[in-house]
Amino acid sequence: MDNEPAQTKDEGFLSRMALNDNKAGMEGLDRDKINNIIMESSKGSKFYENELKKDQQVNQRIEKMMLQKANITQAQLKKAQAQVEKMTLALERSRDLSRVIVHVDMDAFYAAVEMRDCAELKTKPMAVGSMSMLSTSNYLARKYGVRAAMPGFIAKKLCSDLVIVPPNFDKYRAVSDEIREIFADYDPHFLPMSLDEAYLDFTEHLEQRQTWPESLRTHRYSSKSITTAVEETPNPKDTEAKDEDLSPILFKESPGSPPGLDGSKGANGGSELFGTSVEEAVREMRFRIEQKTMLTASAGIAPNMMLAKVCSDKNKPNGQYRLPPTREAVMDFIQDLPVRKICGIGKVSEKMLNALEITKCSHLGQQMALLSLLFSETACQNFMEVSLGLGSTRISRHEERKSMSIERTFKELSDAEEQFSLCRELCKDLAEDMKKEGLKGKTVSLKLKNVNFEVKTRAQTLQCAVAAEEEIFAVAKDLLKTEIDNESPHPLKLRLMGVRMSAFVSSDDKAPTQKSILGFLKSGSSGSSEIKGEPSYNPSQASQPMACPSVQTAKRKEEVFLHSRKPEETRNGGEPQQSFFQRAQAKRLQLHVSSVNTQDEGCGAEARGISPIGACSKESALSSAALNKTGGSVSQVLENKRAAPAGDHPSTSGCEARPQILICPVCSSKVETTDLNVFNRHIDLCLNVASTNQKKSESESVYDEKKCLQECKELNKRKERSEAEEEQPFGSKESSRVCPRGGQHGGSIQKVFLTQSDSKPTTSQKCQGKLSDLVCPVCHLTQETDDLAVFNRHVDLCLNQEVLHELKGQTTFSQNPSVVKNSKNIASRNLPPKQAGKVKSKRRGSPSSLPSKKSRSLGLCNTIDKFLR
DNA sequence: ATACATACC
DNA sequence: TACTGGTATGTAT
Repeated sequence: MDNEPAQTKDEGFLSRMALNDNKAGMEGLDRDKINNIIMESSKGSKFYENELKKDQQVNQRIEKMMLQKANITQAQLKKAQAQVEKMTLALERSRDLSRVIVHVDMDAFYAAVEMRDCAELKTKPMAVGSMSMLSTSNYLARKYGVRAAMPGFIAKKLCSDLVIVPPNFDKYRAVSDEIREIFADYDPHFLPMSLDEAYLDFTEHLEQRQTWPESLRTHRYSSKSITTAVEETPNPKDTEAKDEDLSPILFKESPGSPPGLDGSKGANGGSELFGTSVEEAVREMRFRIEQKTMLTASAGIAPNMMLAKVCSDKNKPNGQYRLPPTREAVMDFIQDLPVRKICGIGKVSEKMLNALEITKCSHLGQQMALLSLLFSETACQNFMEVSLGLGSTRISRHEERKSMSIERTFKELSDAEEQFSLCRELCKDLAEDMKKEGLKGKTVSLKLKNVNFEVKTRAQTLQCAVAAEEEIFAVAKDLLKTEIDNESPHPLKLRLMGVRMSAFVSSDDKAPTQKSILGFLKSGSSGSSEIKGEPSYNPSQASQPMACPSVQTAKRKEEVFLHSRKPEETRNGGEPQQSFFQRAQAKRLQLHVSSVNTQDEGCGAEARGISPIGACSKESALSSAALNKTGGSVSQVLENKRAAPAGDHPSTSGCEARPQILICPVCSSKVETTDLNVFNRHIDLCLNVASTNQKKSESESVYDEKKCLQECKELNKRKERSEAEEEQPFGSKESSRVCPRGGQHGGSIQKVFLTQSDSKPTTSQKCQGKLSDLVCPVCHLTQETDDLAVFNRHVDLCLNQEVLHELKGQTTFSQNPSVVKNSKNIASRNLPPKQAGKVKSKRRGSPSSLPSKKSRSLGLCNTIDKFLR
C-alpha cells in the first residue's frame, strides 16, 4: 500500500524484517505496534543478525547502482530513451488482448481447510504451521499481523490466543484434487501453481459457452453446503461467527462478487443459473468450488497471466475482479499499481526500484531509459512489459522438472560423523524420490546453512547421470568433506543440510528403447532403420543451439515480441525494433531467435492438447516396464547414455552436442569399444573391483564404505581425456539387450526403477501419503495399492494390452471408459512438475496428457503412429 | 560449470 | 527454544 522510499538504514531494514501488509486481510492494522513486536522478538537472534547483514548487502548494491546512475550522461540517457521508445512500439504492436486468462486462488487455503474440519477453530485466530514457521493464517489472525512465513513464536507474541494447527498435507492435496477437477471443466490445460492456485485460459470455454443451454449453466447447491455446515454445528459460537462475517469459511461477499450467491442461503437443494459472460463463468466456477469443498476462492480475469494474478488479489477473499481487455483499461489499472504487486518483484527489487523513486508501475514506464542503463537486459525486458501491462497470453506447463532436492533444518549439528550420516539420509531420500520419477541427473549439489544462517552451496557435475543413493552420496559426501576440511580444526556448525540433483538427462532420451520395443513387436526386428528414415526428423535441428534453461526463459519473454511481427521469419531476427537489446547483447538475442524457432515447432498444437494422446509418455512407461524387468541402473544408465548421443532427436536438456561414446556406469569412464560384449565385460570387471574395494574400505572408515564408487569416479576423472568412441545410433538392435547381465549385479548397484523394497515412508513431511493414489499411466485408473511391485505388474499388463491393440491397427489410444469416472486422474494428469515433486507417487510413468513442448517428442509420436498404421 | 541471491507458494 | 522446504531462475564469476 504505502511504499515510502527507504530513507534511513533502519527504515530500509524494516522492509526486510517487518510485516508485509501487502496481503489481503491486512488492512488498517497497527503497523507500528506490530513491527515493534516483530523487531523485539527478533533482535539479537542469529537470524536477525544475518538479515541485517543481507540487508547491508542490498544497500551496497543500491549504492553501487546510485553511483552508476550519477555517472550517466544526458547523451546516454537520450540515446537510451530513443531505444526504449522503439522497443515500446514493438511491444505495443505485440499486445494481444484476445485471450481471457483467469487466475484462481483459494482463500487462506490451509487455514480454511482446517477451519472447515474443526468447528472449534472457526471463531479463533489460527494458523497452520508450527512454532517455528507458519504457512498460512486465517483472516482473524491476520488482524493481529499474523501471516504466512512468520515463525509461530513471533505470531504468538502478536496474538497470544493464536491457535497453531500442524499442517495436514494429505488433506490439502485431496481438496486440491477436487478443485482441479472443476478447473479442468473450464480449461483442461490449466496450469496449477500450487495446491491452491492455478491459471486457466477461459477463451475456448467462453466460445462454447455461448451456445450452451441453461441446463448446462445451472448448478445445484450441494446438500452439504456451507450454510448447512455452519448451521449444523452444535457449537453456538459458530452462529456468532457467521453473523460477524468473520467466518473464513463463509467469507463475506467481496465487492466484485456476484449477486445470487449470498441471497440463496436458504436455498438448499435449489440451484443457480449462471450467464454466458466471463464473469458469470468464473462466478460459476467459484460457486462450484464452494459447493464442492465448502471453501471459497478468489479469481482475477484479465487478458494475460501477469494481470490476472494481480486481479485475483484485488477482491480477496471470496471475490473476483475482471480487467476489461482494452488497452485503456489495462493502462489505467497499471497506473497506480505498486511494483511490489507484480509477481517476480520481491522485496529486494522493490527496494532497489524505490531507491530510484519508482514505486508504481507507471514509474517504470517513465523511467525505462534509466532502468535500461542500470539493470540487466532480462530485468529491463520484464520491467518494460510490466509497465505496458503485458504478460503471457498463453498458459503452458513447464514440461520437465529441472531439479529435485531435499533439505532439512535441525538443531545445531557439529559432529562430522553425524553430518555424514545425515547427508547419507538425505541422499537416500532423494534417491527414492528420483526413482519414483525415473530421473537421473548429472549434477549433485550440497547445501549447508550454519548456525549463523549463512548459506553455502557446493556442486559437482558428473560425466553421466546418476540416481542411486550410493552414487549421490559418493559425491555429496566428498563435497561435505571438503567443507569440513576447510573449516578444520573447527567443526561445521550446521543448522541445515540439503542435497539437490539437477542436469537431468531428458526423458526423451529414454525414448529410443521404447521405440525399439515397439519396432520389435511390429516387425520382429529393430525399428532403428525405419525410425531413422522418419521424415519428420530434420537432421539440421541436431546442430541448433538447444534450449538451455536460461535460453528457454529468455525465449518466453521474447516470444510475443518476435512472434507477433513475423512469425514465419523468426530465424532472421535483426529487425530494427529488436536493436535496442540486441546491441547490448547481440549474441544472446541470436540464441533467443533460434530457440523461439525450435520451440514453435512443437509447442502450438501440443500445448493445446492436440497431440496424439500420450504416445510419448506411453513410451516412458514402456521403457520403465522394460527396465523393471530386465535390469537395474546399469542398463538404464546405458540407455540414457546411448540415447542421448544418437542425435536423431536433439535433446532439449543439454546445449552441448553430446559425444557418442560408451560410458561405464560404475567407473564413469569412457570405454573404447563399440562392441557391447566388450563393454559388458568391462562393467563386470568394474563391479567386481567395486565390491572388493567396498569390503576393504568398510574397515577403514565408516563413511568410506562406498569408497569404491568414488574411487571409480576419480579414476574416471583421470581418464577423462581418453578418446571418445563412436556409438551405434539409438534403436539399433543392441539397445534392447544392452547390458544383459546388469541384473546379476544388482547387489552393488541399486535397481533404479520402482522397486518396492524401500517404499517405507520417510520422516520428511513432504512425504506424507506419498504412496497413495498410484495412477496407471496407461489405463489411467487409480490402483488401490501402495506396493510398487504390484503397481508395476499392473502397468506391464496394461502396456501389453495396449501394444497388442495398437498392433491390431488402432492408431489412437482409446482410454479405458471406466477411467472417466475416476476423479483422481484429471488431477494427477494435470500435475505440473512442481506439484509432482510433492505428490510424487502420482507422477510415476508420466501420465499421457502432460504436454511436452519438444518438437522431437511430437516427431516421435508421429513416428509411432506411422509405425502402427 | 559453480556460487550465490531472489522469488514464489 | 524457536525464522521452513521445494523449485526455478537471475547474476556474477
